[in-house]
Amino acid sequence: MPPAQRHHPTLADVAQRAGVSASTVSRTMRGLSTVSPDVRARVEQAARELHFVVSRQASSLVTGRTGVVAVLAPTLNSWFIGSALSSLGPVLRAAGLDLLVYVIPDLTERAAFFERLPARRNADALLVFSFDLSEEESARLDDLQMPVVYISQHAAGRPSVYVDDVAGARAGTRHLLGLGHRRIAFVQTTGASGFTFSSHERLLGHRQALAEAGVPWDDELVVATPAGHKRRTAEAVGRLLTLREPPTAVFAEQDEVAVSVLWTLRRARIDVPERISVLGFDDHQMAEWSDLTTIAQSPEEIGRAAGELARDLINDPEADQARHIVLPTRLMPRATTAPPPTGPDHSA
Amino acid sequence: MPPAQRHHPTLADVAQRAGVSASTVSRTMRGLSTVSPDVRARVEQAARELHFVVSRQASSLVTGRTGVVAVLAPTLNSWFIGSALSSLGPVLRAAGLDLLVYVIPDLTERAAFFERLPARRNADALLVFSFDLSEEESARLDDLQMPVVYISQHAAGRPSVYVDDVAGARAGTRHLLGLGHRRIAFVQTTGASGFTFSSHERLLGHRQALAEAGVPWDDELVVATPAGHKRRTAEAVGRLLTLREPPTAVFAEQDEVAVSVLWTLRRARIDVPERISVLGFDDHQMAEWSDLTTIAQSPEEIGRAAGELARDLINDPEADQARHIVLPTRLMPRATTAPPPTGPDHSA
DNA sequence: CGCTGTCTCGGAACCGTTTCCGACCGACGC
DNA sequence: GCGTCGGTCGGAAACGGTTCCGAGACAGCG
Repeated sequence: MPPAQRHHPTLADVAQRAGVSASTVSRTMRGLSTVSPDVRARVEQAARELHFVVSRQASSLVTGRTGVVAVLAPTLNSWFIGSALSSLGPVLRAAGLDLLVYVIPDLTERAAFFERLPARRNADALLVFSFDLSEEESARLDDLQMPVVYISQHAAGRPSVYVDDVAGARAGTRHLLGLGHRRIAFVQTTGASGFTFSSHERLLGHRQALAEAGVPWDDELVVATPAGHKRRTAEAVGRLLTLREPPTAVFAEQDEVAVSVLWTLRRARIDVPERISVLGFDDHQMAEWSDLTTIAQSPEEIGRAAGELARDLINDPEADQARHIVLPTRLMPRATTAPPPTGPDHSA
Repeated sequence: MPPAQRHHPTLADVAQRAGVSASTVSRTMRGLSTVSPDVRARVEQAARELHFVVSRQASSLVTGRTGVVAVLAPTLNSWFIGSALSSLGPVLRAAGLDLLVYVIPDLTERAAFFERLPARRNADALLVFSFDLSEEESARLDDLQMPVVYISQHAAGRPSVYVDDVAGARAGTRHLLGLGHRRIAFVQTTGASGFTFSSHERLLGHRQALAEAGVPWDDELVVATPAGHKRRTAEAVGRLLTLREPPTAVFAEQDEVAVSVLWTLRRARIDVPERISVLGFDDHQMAEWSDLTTIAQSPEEIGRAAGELARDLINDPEADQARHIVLPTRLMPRATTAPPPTGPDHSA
């Protein structure tokens, strides 16, 4: 009995069936031009018949390239990361690269990852979706001997892809100013490890727009709440509404918080946008469902750009290792922003 | 000058530094007991100093195991898939397995995948998240020489993990019946390729519960709409509301549709749950935000179960290759279901 | 007709790890 | 004190590809 079928066919099997040498099969499979048309046809025929596919591990052993791009992400259950990865996949696939995911949900796993750095020899590039890496952790990644691309995080001197948060927030605040608002609240989002970089940038853009319009700054109009925490969000909104001069518009740093603000206001029977306008940032799926005006960023574009950047860095190690790709944002006007109420107006 | 540092350290480098042979380093790294304590300490010390990690590709070449579990998914931008993968990751990681993702968004990519089956030699197991595989495609996966685990899809004679959709839907309809409803509409979800398996099962559970309660079946109360399509959903709801005997409750096969139904009703100024109750299925994030009563399934549990099943099938090829893991659902009572209005009641 | 050059192809070394086998050593029983 | 045996370790052969080098065929050229 032939025990040959128990395992996958190898180069040698194809070579034998096609009546050529293993080297020729190898050349054929990689599409090198130094093989004559008829031999190529014979080899491809044999490979097809045997359902032959090259073993990545064997070829990577000698080429030194794994054909794998690793992704570091805190979770996959995230609108942003999911969308980015979904568009990243086909880009890598077209470049013959596979997508390996390291899910690092908690600090324990995270410590273990950075301790051993298992990606070290098992990928050609690393994409980092953890938005709050410390400088020390980044330094660990630096001696990884492979390109590391940061997404939505500015890493000094390292390649990264992100949207222009400052310009986006500035455009958002300008939109509200243009509608006539002067008392504009800003709701920050606090994560497990404090504010993220985007958080700072978006607040900065907001301040810039106010300054440009000559609207005086008021610390009381800035509050913070964790994402997805209804009670805390309600408290923050309550704080804003009980100000001596309450805001006529609320700019939330993230759509998830903006939607939470919407719910709080609806529950309090405060009409949006008649009495208060609400503006978000991200263009989360929920934003469309809630008809929320927001500043859109495209995780699909970010994913695509990151994939292409990784591909280029792999193919050309001499490429600029510190390239930054900054993507634009776009105002998505929907139903939650309007001119402020024309009631008693205290503006000088 | 020593060019040794240009590439990653190898077993031999560690061996030399520790003054032992490569075999001994290999044994040490794999935790085999046939190495004496002091030698083990020396080797581990050397490995740590050199930041050595074993090359998966080299070891898999000889062991025949890749240490990789591949996942086939139509997208990653999905609440269900994202959650399942997020909990699947740590399970695999604990078993020393890496997670490789094939994102197959469209039919072109799908055809290409099934044509070449690139996972063939490059993974130890495959997890399938595509909920609408044809029998022909499943057959292709059968000759993949590795365990294939189907998620949320019953594949005859093949290992799979899914929730008990029939029981879940039955419990849901019973809940509505218990509240006093007798006219209960059912909203099916149509996907790109028609109804999924879950779709049939959930409708079946609904019918069973009605039959058990002796409530007569009415075809007019079953409508279908694509997920995420506001207009079509509104039309379907409109069709229900204009029936001669309109329903007092709507059971939507998926939360996404249920939420869409909620929006349509709110827009039409129809109070929920006072005039109409709405029940969903899945316990999507949105369900909590919308305070939607629903039948909960846990993608985290499904992911975990699938990961463990894959791990077991890899470690023990003699294991039952057709094991089915059926997970329970749970009724999540929230604010969108209540007894039917006590107005003119035509019930005999 | 011989020499040179190009186009194809085969042979063999090599990538880094695992595994088999055998060698060595000390302890143990008789 | 000698043979045996368990416990450790080193040497070498794989695993399945890629790449370098050289061989052979054949055309072109003088």
